[in-house]
Amino acid sequence: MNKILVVDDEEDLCEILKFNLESDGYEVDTALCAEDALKMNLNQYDLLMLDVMMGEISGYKMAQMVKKNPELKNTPIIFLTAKDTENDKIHGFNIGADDYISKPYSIREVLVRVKALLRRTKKDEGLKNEIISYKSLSIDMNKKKTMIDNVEIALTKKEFEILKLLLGNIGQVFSREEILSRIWTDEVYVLDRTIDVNITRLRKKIGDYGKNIITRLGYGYCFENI
Amino acid sequence: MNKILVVDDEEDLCEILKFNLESDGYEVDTALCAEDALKMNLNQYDLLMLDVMMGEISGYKMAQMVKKNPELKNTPIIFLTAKDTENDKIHGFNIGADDYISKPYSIREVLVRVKALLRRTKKDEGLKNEIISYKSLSIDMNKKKTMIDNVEIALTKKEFEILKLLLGNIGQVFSREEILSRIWTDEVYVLDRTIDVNITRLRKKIGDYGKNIITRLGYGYCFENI
DNA sequence: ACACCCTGTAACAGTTTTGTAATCCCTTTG
DNA sequence: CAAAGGGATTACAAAACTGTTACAGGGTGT
Repeated sequence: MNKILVVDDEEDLCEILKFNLESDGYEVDTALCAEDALKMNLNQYDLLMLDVMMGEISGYKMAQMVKKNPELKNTPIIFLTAKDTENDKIHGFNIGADDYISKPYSIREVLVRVKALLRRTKKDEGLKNEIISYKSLSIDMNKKKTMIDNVEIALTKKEFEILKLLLGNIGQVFSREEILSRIWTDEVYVLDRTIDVNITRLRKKIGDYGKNIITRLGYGYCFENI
Repeated sequence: MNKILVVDDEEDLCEILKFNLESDGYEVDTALCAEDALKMNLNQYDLLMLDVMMGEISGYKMAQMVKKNPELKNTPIIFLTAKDTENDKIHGFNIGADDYISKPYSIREVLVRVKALLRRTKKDEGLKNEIISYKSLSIDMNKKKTMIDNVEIALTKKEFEILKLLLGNIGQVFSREEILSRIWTDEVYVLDRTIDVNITRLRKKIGDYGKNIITRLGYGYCFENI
């Protein structure tokens, strides 16, 4: 099931899009301004549809912010806009828009474009040829492998995802709640304590680097450069 | 270097596109009608740009013919057209267009779209017209044959496609979902577990090399150098 | 119509991963 | 210093995933 976030300050429009996209089988959330949207866990979405003209933060601005986050930079974006000049289109593409739909648009066209875009970006998942590393510890997103001194360390999926999150944001503290919302799917409810257990397991497996995963009492965990 | 084929009956337009695309670093061939284009070796191109309105065979018609050829069905297509109604856009997308540019268009917009599209579809590069091999196992894309120690192994189509995907990206992990979206057509809905069964069959047929197809629990499958 | 191949589905068994609960340990705070 | 609030560990059980086999439907060629 693909999840889509629609951000538009016209509530009616949000509802129309939500209704139509949902009847086409997508799961849709909406936000009325970029500020609200940025507070959400954007990581859960497979596609963002942003209105260009809205509130304090424009769709372009929001897209720029989103693209800076390594966790999100591959999330496709479709801009919705009344502006239809060439310059705007160029601008949208340059900051990473994957498509561009001008109002007034037909719902059918939107549905077709959304479908086409999701089909394309699904395939691209394997293109994120990224390797994050810290000293002799490195993780390869493509191969889903973890290496220490060029020796593979077998991590389970949850362990890998946690390490990826922490290592991709060195120094940043993640609360248990945040880790849960990023790595566990929405439908699953698990205890906070589950994180502890997974952290324990992860620390044990990565040997000395386990010491880099710091517990911030009362806050959560982070990977620190020590 | 990306190769592009432009098919348009307006010679001037062909030349303008060719000139601009070439100065942007692409290699460009042109054809003035679909009939000519279809006689060429289309396999060499990374992108087809088709005018909708031309000669006997329209761009749509040509696209349909191209998409039927399994060797070419992943080649992205951009339609060029003066028609700008909603129905046309829908039509284009349904038969596999990856983008759609209406005349009169600006060159800049074309360049941006071409770039964006090629970036998205680049993954398949290097897989065309080739023989991929790993030790004494090799597959020939043209002949659709699989050889082990110079002896042919009979694989079914699905088995062959899966092996081609995995072998062409050694080390990379492919989720079931990704394998489905790459090898099965969009309209067909099959279970994830179908992949498992096909993997089992494939492993059995390729003997010892079956051990190279590794299951990454929770992620999918990959072909590893062991 | 028959036989054969390809392919998807269902069912069951075997593994691995993951969550929970219980217990122990450490740190902070009054 | 002692109590209280987290956090770390461990073992166990539940859940999730995968491998394999058998079977059925669709298609093709004879």
